[in-house]
Order: sequence, then structure tokens, then C-alpha cells
Amino acid sequence: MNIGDVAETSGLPAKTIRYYEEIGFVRPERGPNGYRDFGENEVHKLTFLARARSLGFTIDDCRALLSLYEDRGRASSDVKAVAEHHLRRINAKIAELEGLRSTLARLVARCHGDDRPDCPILDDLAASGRRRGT
Amino acid sequence: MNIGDVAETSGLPAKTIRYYEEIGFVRPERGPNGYRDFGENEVHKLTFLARARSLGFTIDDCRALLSLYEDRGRASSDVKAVAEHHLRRINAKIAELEGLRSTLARLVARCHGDDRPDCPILDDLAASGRRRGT
DNA sequence: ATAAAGGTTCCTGTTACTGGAAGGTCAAGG
DNA sequence: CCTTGACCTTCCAGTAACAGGAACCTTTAT
Repeated sequence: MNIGDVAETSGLPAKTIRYYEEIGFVRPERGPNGYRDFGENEVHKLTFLARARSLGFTIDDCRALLSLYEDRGRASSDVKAVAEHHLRRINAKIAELEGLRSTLARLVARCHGDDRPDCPILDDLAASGRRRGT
Repeated sequence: MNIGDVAETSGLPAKTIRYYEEIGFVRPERGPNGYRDFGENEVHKLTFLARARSLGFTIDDCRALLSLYEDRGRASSDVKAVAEHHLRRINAKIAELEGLRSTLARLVARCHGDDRPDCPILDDLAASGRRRGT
């Protein structure tokens, strides 16, 4: 299977597939013309990776998950640990963004947004030491 | 004012301040020893930047905000537009992460997480075309 | 004299790709 | 046979916003 077809089936851009080869995720054979030739197994792996990445797992996570996937004797607790760690990262990020959102929303609400120059948003940014908001 | 003191007052690491000089945010003078010498105005700008960055504004946003800040004739609507755009980005990101979280939480909940190898998480990742979840 | 604490520049690495240049290969059409 | 277009190849640069570290100079205190 050529890289274009693999891209189509896996949902990954060809560029990304080449990159995944570079970092050791797959090792396709080569035809006499130098073209990559992916077997079913490689395609399967790439699909796995596409799904894992779409869930936000890092490349390192993917490495771990893939190796667990291929280890028939793995413990599901190991997989769960990776996923839980990722879940914690996501929760932390959401919390952080919600904090930003609340501050920003407040500032935006207070800015009249017209032709005049006075603006609570800039005032907040410029307020060095003083207490902010309420 | 030396860079170390500016770092202290602005809350930015010295490394970051040098970087901000490199990308044109500040242009401190130099003492005879080659040390940077920041005036009050530069320190103020850096504090402004620290606050803006801590609210998640990109460097490009900061460039725009800083220039609006220094333009006494700005329209507050221009500032508001930058902030609203940023707010939309944040909301989109939160929505995306919440989607991931819900999928991941469901998978994690279904994985018993013991010594046995069977694992709904890996099953999901490996499920190429088939319907997922519910 | 020396050592610690600051400062300087310059180079590399981070994440996970993406865009683009320069060039070989293959199938179809005239 | 030639060309056109769609593939494929490798390699290099760029992204965001810094952080780490090497090699070296300056200042201050002991």
C-alpha cells in the first residue's frame, strides 16, 4: 500500500506518516522504485496512533500505549495509568483555561467598546501592583 | 535598573526579558560594562506584558495591546476586539478539552485496571472503523 | 587574591508536525 | 514519443515562546 492510500485509510496526512516513520513508529518496506510499501500491520498501527492522538495523548503516551497494545501479557492497570495521567493533565488545563475565561469575560463585559480611549482591559493590564477586579 | 531587578519587579524571568528585547518589545540602554539598563518606562512595559501573557494572550496579541496602550487616541472597541477574540479561542479550547475529557473518563471508568490484559481503552484505540462508545 | 553572584552572547532543544523546494516515477492521452 | 499531472522521494526551514547550558566577563564582598 502506498503512502497516499495509507493516509486515506488511517486519516493521517502523508507528511505525518513519514514523520512517524522517522521517530520509529513504523518501518514500512520499500518497493524497487523507493516508494514506501505499508503492510496491513503498519496501517493498523497508524490507525491506532491517529485515534490516540485525536484523544490528545502525547507522542510519548502513544509510544507507551502502542507498546502495551503489542504486549499480550500487559496489565490493564498500566494502560489505565497512562490514561488517568492524561485525564489529569486535561483537567488541569481546563481549570486553568476556566480561570482565564472568567477574568477575561469580566474585563470584556466592563469595556464599553466604543470610540473612546478609556478601557478597563488596558487598565487591568497596566495595573502593576494594585489589587485587580473583584 | 539591571535585568535581575527588573525580573524581580516584573515577575518575568531574565531569560524572557532578553527574549522580549530580541523581538522588539523593549530597547534598554547599555551601561559602559555592557549591562542592560532599564528605565521606568521599560519596566512598566514588561510588567504589562507579564500580565497580558499570564492572561493567555499570544505574543502577537501583546504587540497589538501594547501598541493600543501607547496610543492615547485608541478606541476601546479595538482593545475589546482583541480580548474577545482571545476569549473565543479559550472557549473553543475548553470545549475541545471537555470533549476529550468525556471520552477519556468513560474509557477509564470502564477499564478495571488490574493484572489482566483485556482493556477497553486499548480496544477503543484499536477499533478502526467500528462505532465507538455509548 | 579569590570566590560568589551577577551580567553577557550564542547555540541547542522543546512539541508535533507543516510547507515548500528540487527532483524521480507512473499512468493516461494525443 | 512526448507531455501532462498525480504520485512519490529527500531535505531544509519554520512554528510558539521561551528554557537550559556553555564559555566568558564584571562587580562586590571577604
